Amino acid sequence: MELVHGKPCSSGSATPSSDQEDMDLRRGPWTMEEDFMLINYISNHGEGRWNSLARHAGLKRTGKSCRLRWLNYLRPDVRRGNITPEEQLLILELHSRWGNRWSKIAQHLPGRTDNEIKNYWRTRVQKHAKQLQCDVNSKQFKDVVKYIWMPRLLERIHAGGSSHNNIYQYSSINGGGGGGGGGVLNQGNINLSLINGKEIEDKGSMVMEEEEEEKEMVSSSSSCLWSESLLSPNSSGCGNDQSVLMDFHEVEERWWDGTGHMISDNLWNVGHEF
DNA sequence: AACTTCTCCAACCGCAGGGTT
DNA sequence: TAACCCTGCGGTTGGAGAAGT
Repeated sequence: MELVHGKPCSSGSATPSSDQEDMDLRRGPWTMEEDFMLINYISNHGEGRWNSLARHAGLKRTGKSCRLRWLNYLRPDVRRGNITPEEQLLILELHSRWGNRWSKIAQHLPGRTDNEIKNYWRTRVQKHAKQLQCDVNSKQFKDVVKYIWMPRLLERIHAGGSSHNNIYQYSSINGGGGGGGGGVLNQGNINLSLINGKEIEDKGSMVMEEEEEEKEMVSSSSSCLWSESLLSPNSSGCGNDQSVLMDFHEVEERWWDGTGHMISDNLWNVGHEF
C-alpha cells in the first residue's frame, strides 16, 4: 500500500523546504514501527507539542496525525471492544443532552474516545433510525430512544446484562429500595456512576445480546410507533445540566401497561451525577 | 468460487479558538 | 494587534473484512 503522499492542497505554503517536508509526510494507516516510535518517544518524553514531537520522534507524520493516533489508539487507557449496555445508556442520555458533542460525551466514558462514540452513533444509532425510516434527529426517533431503547437497556442492566464487566455501580440516591451494595437497580431514583474502566471480555455474547436487542427494539417500536397518546406533551425528560432525571414512571403507566408491553413491575426513575 | 453489497472504524480534513510572537 | 502556530473538535471518507447472492 502506498503510504506516502503529497499534501493535496497546501494553501499559502511557505518555503520550498517546507513543501519538501510536506511531500515526505506519510498518511494512511500506521505501521507497527511508527506506533513503536511514537509510544517510545512519549514514554520517554511525555506528550507535548505534537508538531515538534512528530519531528523529534523521527516520524514523518503531522503532529495532528500523531495526536490522533495516540489519543484514539495507543494510549494505555484506551478501552477496546464492544460498547456495553451501560455505556450505550450513557451515550444515548448524554447525546440527548448535548447533541453531537462527542468529546464532551467521551469525558464521561473513561477509556472511550470521541471518535469511537461518534462511530458508534453513526453505525448503530443511525442504523436504528434508518430501520425505523425516520431521521435520527427527529422527535419520533428521540422518543423511541427515550421510551423504548433506554428502558430496554436499563432492563438488560437490571437483568444482569452488565455482568460482563464491573465498570458501573448502581446505588440508590433517593432512599428508594436501597439494596445495599452496588449492582442493584431498584425502585426510586438510581444513581448510575462510573467507578473505573475494565477490559471487556466475552465479546461473543455481547454481540449476540446487542443483535437481539436491536431486533427487539425495532419490532417493538414499530408495533406501537408514533402513538401520540403515549407521549407526554411535556415529556422533555431531560432536566438541567447538573443532574438529569429521566422519569419513566409516567411512560410505564401510559405506555407499557396500556399496550400490553409491560416490561417491569418497577417504577424506574433513573438519574446520574457526574 | 467469484462477485457485489454492507458494515465498521481508523484516519483524514476543514474549521474554530486560544496562545505566542 | 495582526500574523502565525498549535490544538481540539466534529464531519467525512475510504479501506478491510463480513455477509449476502
